[in-house]
Amino acid sequence: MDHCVNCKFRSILFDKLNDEELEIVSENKRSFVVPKGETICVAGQPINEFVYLVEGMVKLQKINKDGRAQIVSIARPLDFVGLLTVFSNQNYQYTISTLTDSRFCKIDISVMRRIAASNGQFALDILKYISKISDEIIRHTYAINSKNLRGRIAMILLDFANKHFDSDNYTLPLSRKELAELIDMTPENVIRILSEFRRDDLVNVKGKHIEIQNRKLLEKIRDLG
Amino acid sequence: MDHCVNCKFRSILFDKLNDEELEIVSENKRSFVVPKGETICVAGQPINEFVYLVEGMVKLQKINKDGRAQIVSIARPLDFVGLLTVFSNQNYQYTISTLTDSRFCKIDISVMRRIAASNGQFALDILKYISKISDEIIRHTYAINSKNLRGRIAMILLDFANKHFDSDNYTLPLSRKELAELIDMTPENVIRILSEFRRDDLVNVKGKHIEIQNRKLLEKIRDLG
DNA sequence: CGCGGCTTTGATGTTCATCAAGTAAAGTGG
DNA sequence: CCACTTTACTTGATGAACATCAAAGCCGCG
Repeated sequence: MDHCVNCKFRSILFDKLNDEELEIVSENKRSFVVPKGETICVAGQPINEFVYLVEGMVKLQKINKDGRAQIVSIARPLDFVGLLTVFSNQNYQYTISTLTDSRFCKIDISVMRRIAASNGQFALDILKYISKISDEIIRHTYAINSKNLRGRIAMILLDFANKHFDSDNYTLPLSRKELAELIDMTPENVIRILSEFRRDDLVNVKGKHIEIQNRKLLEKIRDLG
Repeated sequence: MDHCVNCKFRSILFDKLNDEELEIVSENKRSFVVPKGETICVAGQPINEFVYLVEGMVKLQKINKDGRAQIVSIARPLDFVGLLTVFSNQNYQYTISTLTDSRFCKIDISVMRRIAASNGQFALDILKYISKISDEIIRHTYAINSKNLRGRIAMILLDFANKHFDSDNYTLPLSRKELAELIDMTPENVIRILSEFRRDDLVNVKGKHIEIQNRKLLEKIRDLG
């Protein structure tokens, strides 16, 4: 049942593996569950395993010298959490923590390397994903930085609706402070602008519950901000 | 003479190729020279070739909707210019232009793919570089954004000295406007702060010529800014 | 010579961070 | 279940950092 052959993610990354290789992965992988709010790995720690998210939601963050956290990315299943740094660095670049109860699989990194070295198609698939994830992080970072505060809030609210929840009605898995860390502003201003959006009937905000009321205008604010 | 076997870059990326594969690369590659100020490729264009810089210096930039340019990275030889997007996207993500007279080699992208697919070690080497370049771009972007304007200027002056010219005495290949695009500020403020640094005998600035006079203090401004 | 682009400096205005203080919510121990 | 503490959230007032605007000097080029 939890054999990799039946895994719904097989087609995403492990499609090019033959039966024998898949068997090696299956024998070496371990599945584990982590409750909300826990830290999976810490920036600077050595990487021994290739970890990826099967269910749930996590944040990748880095801590500044002055102690302030910055969230680099929110990852969902298929986003292959550790992927980005796994092949260039010996150590994790980012600290990864769960935002919701989550399930992971991990495989010894040397197993992955060995298979990739002997199976170029598999390596190319990994390559494709690394490039894609990197591109997206870079694009996201530049998008955030080129917008004013209102535009950032509008963007992130729409992003959650579009990419994560597929609905204009959802519950944020982030605190106001974490929202601020994700879009590079202060918690005070996150709150201020959310209140403003509520006053203007753009978004119905009740604590962490979000309901987008005027999508058109919100998109305009995102695009013009 | 211009056979890839003798290329000084062979050991960087093409080290894992066997003689036959190297011969294929050598037969398919073309070397070409581009003068300063020319554009190599434009964001959005389809990628047909794997291009890398042999000599010179280039900038990777993207253009905002509102027409403002942002420089994502300055690349030197060994930085494998197009690498980042080549394997995830059909189209270039960034516009690449020469900052100095430059020499490139290009190879049909399908040749690269074919060799990578059959040579996992080679694919892993590419993987390693993509990860490294991505990490550096992300790190650089976050470093810039977490600093005040003085800190950004100090950082970029030191970066050029350390990474690009290996000397505290060099000539910038960028205009004030391009400097501004690289570290996300206005040309006016770039100039203002450079003038300030000159007044304080931190840096001797004469047009594009830079001479770092007080490295210790400059590093302090970078690290505390 | 004169035009246009790059550079420089000063004056002004806006955006946003910081500070402060108060309210709600959530966890803790009796 | 209730006092208590702590943490998250919210709003307003202030100030600093930075962008924008304006104008002048410089330089290369036709």
